[in-house]
This record gives sequence, C-alpha cells and structure tokens, in this order.
Amino acid sequence: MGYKKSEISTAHIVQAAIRVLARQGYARTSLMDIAREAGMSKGAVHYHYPTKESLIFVVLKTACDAVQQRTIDAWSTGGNPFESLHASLEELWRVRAERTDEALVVADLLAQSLYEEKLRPQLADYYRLAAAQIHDYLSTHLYAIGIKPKIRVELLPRLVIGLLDGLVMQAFADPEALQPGDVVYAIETMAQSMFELGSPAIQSASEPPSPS
Amino acid sequence: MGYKKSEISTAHIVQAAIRVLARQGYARTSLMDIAREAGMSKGAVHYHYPTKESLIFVVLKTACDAVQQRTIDAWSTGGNPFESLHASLEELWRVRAERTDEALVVADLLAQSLYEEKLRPQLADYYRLAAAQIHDYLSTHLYAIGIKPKIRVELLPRLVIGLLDGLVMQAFADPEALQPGDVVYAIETMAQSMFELGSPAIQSASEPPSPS
Amino acid sequence: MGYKKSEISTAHIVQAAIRVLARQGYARTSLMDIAREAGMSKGAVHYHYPTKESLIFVVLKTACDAVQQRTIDAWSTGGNPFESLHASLEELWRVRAERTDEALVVADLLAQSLYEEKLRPQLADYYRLAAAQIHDYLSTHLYAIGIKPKIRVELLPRLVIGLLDGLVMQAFADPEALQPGDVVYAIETMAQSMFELGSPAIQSASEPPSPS
Amino acid sequence: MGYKKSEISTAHIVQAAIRVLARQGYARTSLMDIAREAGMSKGAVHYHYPTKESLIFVVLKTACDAVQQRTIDAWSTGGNPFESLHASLEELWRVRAERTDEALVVADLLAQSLYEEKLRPQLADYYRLAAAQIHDYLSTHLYAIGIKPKIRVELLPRLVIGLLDGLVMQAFADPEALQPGDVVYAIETMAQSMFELGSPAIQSASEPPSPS
DNA sequence: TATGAATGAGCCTTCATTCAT
DNA sequence: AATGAATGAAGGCTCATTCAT
Repeated sequence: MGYKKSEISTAHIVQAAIRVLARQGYARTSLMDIAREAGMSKGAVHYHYPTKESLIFVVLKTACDAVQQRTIDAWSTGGNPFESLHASLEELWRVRAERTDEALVVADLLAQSLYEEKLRPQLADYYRLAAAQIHDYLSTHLYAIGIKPKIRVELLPRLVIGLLDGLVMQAFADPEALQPGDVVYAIETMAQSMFELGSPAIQSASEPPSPS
Repeated sequence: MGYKKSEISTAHIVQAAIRVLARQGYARTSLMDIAREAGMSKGAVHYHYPTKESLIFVVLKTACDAVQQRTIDAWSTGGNPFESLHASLEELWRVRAERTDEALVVADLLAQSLYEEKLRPQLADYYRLAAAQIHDYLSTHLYAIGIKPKIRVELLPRLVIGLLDGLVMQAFADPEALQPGDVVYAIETMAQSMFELGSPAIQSASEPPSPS
Repeated sequence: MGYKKSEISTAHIVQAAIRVLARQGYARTSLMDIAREAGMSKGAVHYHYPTKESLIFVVLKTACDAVQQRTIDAWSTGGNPFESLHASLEELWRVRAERTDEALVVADLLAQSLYEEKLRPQLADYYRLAAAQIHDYLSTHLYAIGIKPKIRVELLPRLVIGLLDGLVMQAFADPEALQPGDVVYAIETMAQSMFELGSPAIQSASEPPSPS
Repeated sequence: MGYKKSEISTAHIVQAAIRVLARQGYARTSLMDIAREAGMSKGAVHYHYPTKESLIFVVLKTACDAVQQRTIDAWSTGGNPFESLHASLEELWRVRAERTDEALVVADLLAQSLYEEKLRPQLADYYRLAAAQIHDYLSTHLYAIGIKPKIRVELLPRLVIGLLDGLVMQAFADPEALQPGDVVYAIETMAQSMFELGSPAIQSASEPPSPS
C-alpha cells in the first residue's frame, strides 16, 4: 500500500475543506482551519496540496461533481412526465435550498470566480454538464410527447439553472419571501409555458400552493 | 450648511471603495487599496469609518441604491405595454450584464453575505424593493389590460430577479453560452407565459433571436 | 517634522540590520532578528522596507559606502610616498581584517551575489569606485616620481583589492597563517614590484617583518 | 567486498549535492532539492546523512579535494620553469574562473564559514594543502635556479591563492573589469617580482596582453 | 535501505487597527 | 480632519527532521 494512505488523506483533506468552506466561506478560511478540521498539521495539508490554490481547485471540482451527481440522480425518475418533471425540479431546488456543503462551496467559489479567472473553466464545465443533463431530459420527455419549445432549446436548461441559482441567493438573503412549494411550482409553470402546447391535456402534477 | 467637508470625504471614500471592490472583489481588497484610490491616507479612511465593516456597510447600501435607481428608471418608460416590458427587461439585464461597478459590488457582497449575517438585512431590503417595483409594474400594466397571473403575483418579480441574477453568473463563468438577445427574449417569454392570456392578441415586442 | 522620524527609523533599521547580518550572516538572519535588534515590531520594519530584498539592498549600499569611506580616508595621508603607501595599505587591510560590521556584510553579500544577480550591480559599483580610488593614488604618487607600471595600470588596483579580499577570507579560515605585518609588507612589495624602477632608490618604508 | 550499495549511494548523494549547491547556493538549497537531484527520497538522504550539516560537511571535503586535485595536477607539468609557472597559474585561474561546480561550492561554503565555525577547520586544511603545494613548487623550481624570495617564502603561496580567490569574486561581480589573459599575466609578474633576480635572464613566458 | 507521510517551528508578508501629532 | 508610524495577529508557505512501514 503506502500510497493508499496518501489517497485517503488527500480525499480526507478535501472533505474537510468542503466542510470548512461551507461554514466560513473562502475569504474567511485559512489553511489552518482546514488542517484543524482534517485533524492534521498545516504542513501535512501542504504536503498533499502544495498551494492553497491547488487545494481549492480540487475542492471546487469535487463539490461540482457532487452537486452534479445529485442533479443527475434527480432526473432519473421515470413515470408520468409531469410528475417526473415536478419531482426532478423539486430535487434540484432541494439540492440548493438545503444548502448542502457542496452547493454552498460551489456558490461561494462562483462568486470568487468573478475575480479569480482560474476558477472559471471548472465552473463553465459544471454549467455545461448540468445544462446538457436538463437538455437531454426535456428533449426526451417533453418534446417527445409532442410539445415543442418556444425558445431555443439550448437556452432552456440555462434558464432553469439560472433561475434556481438566482432564487437560492434571494432565499438566503430574504428567507421568508420564497416558500419551497412556491418556487418549484413557479419553475414548473415556467418550464411548461416555454413549450407550445401540442395537446390540450397539459396538466400540472402540482397545484398552485397558495393561489392568490 | 449643516454638512461640511466631512460629508464630501465620506461619500468620496465610498465611491472609491466601490471602484476598487468592483475591480478586485471584497476578499482581495484592503483598506489601503481603498485609501489609495480615494487619494487619502489609511488613517483618514479610518477617521470616517472606524472599521472596515462599517465602510462595507455603507458601500453595500450605496451600491444597492444605485442599482435600484437604474431598476426604477428601467420601468418608467411608457408606450405599448409589450414594448415597454421588453425595454424594461433589456435595461434590467444590461445593468447586470454590463457589469457596472455597483452591480458587481452587490453581487460580490451578496456572496459575502452567505457568511456575514450583518449584510443580509440590507440585501433583503434591496430584493424587496426591487420586487415591489416589478410587482407594481406588472400589476399596473399587464393585469390592467385583462391578463391575470397563473402564479402568486408576489412571486413573479422574485422570479424575474432571480433569473436575471442567476443568468448573469452563468454568463460570467461561461460567456459563450448566453447571448444578450436570447436572454431578454427568454425572460420576456417566460414573464408573459406566466399570465393567463385574456385576449388572443398577445404579441411579443421582439422576435426570437434565433428560432430553432 | 513627521517625516524626519521616518528617516531616523529608516536609518535605524539599516544600522540594526548591518549589526545582525555581520553577526549571523544573510542566510541565518530573519526579519524578526532585525526587528528585534532595532527594537521594533516586524510590521514596522515592513512599513519602512516593503520586502526583505529592498532592505538588503539599502543595507548593501550603506555597507559599501562605509567601507568605501574608510578606503578613501586611507589614501588621504600625505608625506613620503612610500610611507604613505604603507600606511594606506595598512589601513585597507585593517578595514577588512578588523572585521568591521560593514566589511563583513559586504563580504557576506558578495557571496550571496553568486546566486542573486540583483546584488551584483551594486557590488560592481563598489569595486569600480575602490579601483578608481587606488588608481588615482598610484598614478599620482608613484607614477609621478618617475616609476611606470609593468602591467596595465587599470589592472593594478584590481590586484590590490583582490589580494586584500582573498587574503582576508584565508585569514578567517586559518587565522594563524597570516600575520597582519606579513600581509601588508607582502602587498606593498608586490605593489612596488609591479612598477619599473626608474631610480635605484626605491626603498620600502617597512622592513620584512620576519625575514626567513 | 566490504562496501555495498550504501557507499555508492553516499557518494551519489554528495555528487548530487555539489551540483545543486553550485547551481543554487547553500542558502537556497533544501534537502529536497538534493534528494530530487540524486533521484531519491528525502528520507533516503537522511538515512545516509542524519542531518543537513553532516552532509554539507562531506560535500565541503569532497569539493575541496576536487579543487585540490586540479591544483596538484596544475603544477605537475615539467619543462621550462617560466612556461611551467605560466601554465600552472593559468590552470589555477581556470579552475576558479570556469566556475566548476566544486570551486563554486568551496567559494559558497567559505562564505558560510564566516558564521558556521565548524566549516572552518576543513577550509583551513584546504588552504594549507594548497599553500604547501605551491610552496613546494616554487621552492623546487624557482629557488633552485638561483632565485631567492624577497618575502617570507611561506607567505608566497598564500598570496597567490588569495589573489586568485579575491580576483575571481571581483570578476564575478564586474566581469568586464578583468580579462583572463590580464589576470594570469599580472599574477605571474607579481610572482616573479617577489623574487630577487639572481640571474639577468628572467624572461616571462607570456607577453603583456595589452601593453599600455 | 529506502520511502512517503507527517510534524512543527520559523519565514516573509499582509492588514485592520491604534495613536501621537 | 488628516497623517504617518507602529503594532500584532494571522496567512500562506518552506523545510529539516522524525517515523512507521
């Protein structure tokens, strides 16, 4: 073995870093904090990741992958297309709204990327993959049953993601303004209304949570 | 006059801070940077704002107000309701996509607020005001001409803002994925489709930029 | 005043640095050591010299100037040319052999310059000035009384300096091998024998210290 | 065989250390650099040399021996005494001026010895041996043909070495000031003029490179 | 023998803050 | 109202050394 240990430590540090970053944010997190959370010395962290930047890089990739995975899982449910869409959107929202460590890290580093160019390619990949995922889903499920989009189909997933990401920031700054049920219903409505209705039988799986 | 040089300097510092923060981001900006940009000594900045936090606070308020002002102005155009909506959304997008100093600062500090609770009330206010603004507009203009929303009307402005904010981050990480025309058209379509069409004559002011 | 204080501190730090460097050498001296010697905090040192490098630079210049000054003074004595030469060489040797702080710093940084290119121009200046000084002296005093050099006159001062510097290192590693009187006598003999004797009356001011 | 891999590795490390030290200097060389150059792990280096100091010690000895060897070889040429002297001095200069790894290491550690007493005895030995070598040569070759020195004969080799060492540092800081031909010619002239001319037939093997 | 992992002290530097003037 | 000087805590990083394997 020998190197196994290294891999374990390496992953261990990344997980610790994600926890600390989720708790304190990039700007307020020092390598010492991460080392302490990982239960090692600062030197040990530097042994595995020569610079803070290199660690953050791996952290970002790992966090993106984790969020990605939940996104992928979210769409895998079968059944009634509308129920499926609803369930998937709900899960997508939950990933963000639950503020999992990974989602927080992605959000935080996304903001850092405004001023740290090197982070951007990774995030661009992340967005692209998520968009492709949603794109596939919508094409297969909605389009297939005779509905065609009113807008460029490539754009649709971007809108869904953008909406989710934008709303979650709002929800954080002003939690009372957005109820989970509201959000999912709204996105769903939006998603559906972006398609031309081929058949009259479009029916939402959910009811408006609080019809005004 | 009640105010003297003090107030001038005070505002001067805030403007300098906004410029520097927009350029470098919160995490990478020191008080020295701000002092230098303001053309004063570090001591002078501390004279006016005893702590960095107190300065950031005023900066956030000022930046929010500035973005707010452009948002308000955006909706004030009259004329054809659909053209007006289009123009307004375009302006709203522009404020963000042009990356004005103030919009950048708001975005950056929004991320900081994830870990600095004190910033949140200010941002909540910001969101509320913007939402109220849009809400008023939509109520007055669309609702009035016999269109009624499919979802809770309070939610609508939140969606618009969330979408704009979420998309602008995406656009930054992955610029090629989102063309300005696309975005505005998509939001517009979304906004309109969130209303029950009372009359058959709904007509977008814009054409789909690249109908797929 | 105000800035006066700064100048005082600035010089104070340099003097402290010279003392510490002379005592511990460049490789073993930290900014903390210098700050402690100067009776200030590390931060204060950094306030006056933003980097260690910038401080070392000033230190080198100051130390060179100090050694230079003693070299200049060494030659200013008048009187019998041979006595004068002897006295001057003696002083030159003394500056080095006494291991004044400044001479030590110059020697130490000279060695550092092997691997730190930036130090070299300053040292080149130092050598040039010293050479010019000796060159002037020899031209005026020896040449004038009818003696002409056997080798390129520009080279002569270089030899004198090289010999002094090289011997002092030897003297340090192996102190017993070189007695002060020996050294000066030898250099003097060498210096004189580098000239063609115009008159037969060349007579050393000193006697061989220990004729073997 | 009494020795095994151990001794090979031991020598291997020393050679690697000399290469790295020559390239980077003592102050800038870490054990990691040496281990990397030797193609082994840091741990392995520590296995053979428990401390950095112990390694440096052997390095110094090895480097001194290498320079010494070239010095010895330099004097072994026979033939005309003056040509021989010239050739020898030329070689001595070349060893230093070519900046062989070993000569660089000796020069660098010589400077370190200013502050690390333990290095001095080794260097004292080095100087003594070199001096003895030159002393033998001069005694045998020059003295034998009826020339007797003007100064203590023990001092003579010290002067030659000092001059060479001192000049090489100057040449490094200010390369244009000293041309190889100049230097050798000058030292030769000096060496000769340190002897009383017993016979009139003293004739240099070389011509002044640029007679002024 | 040799390695990779880990440690801990120390280094240079940054920075918000304080304070005398 | 404003400045320059100084502080001290912290940050990222390097490195000789130790140690289990």
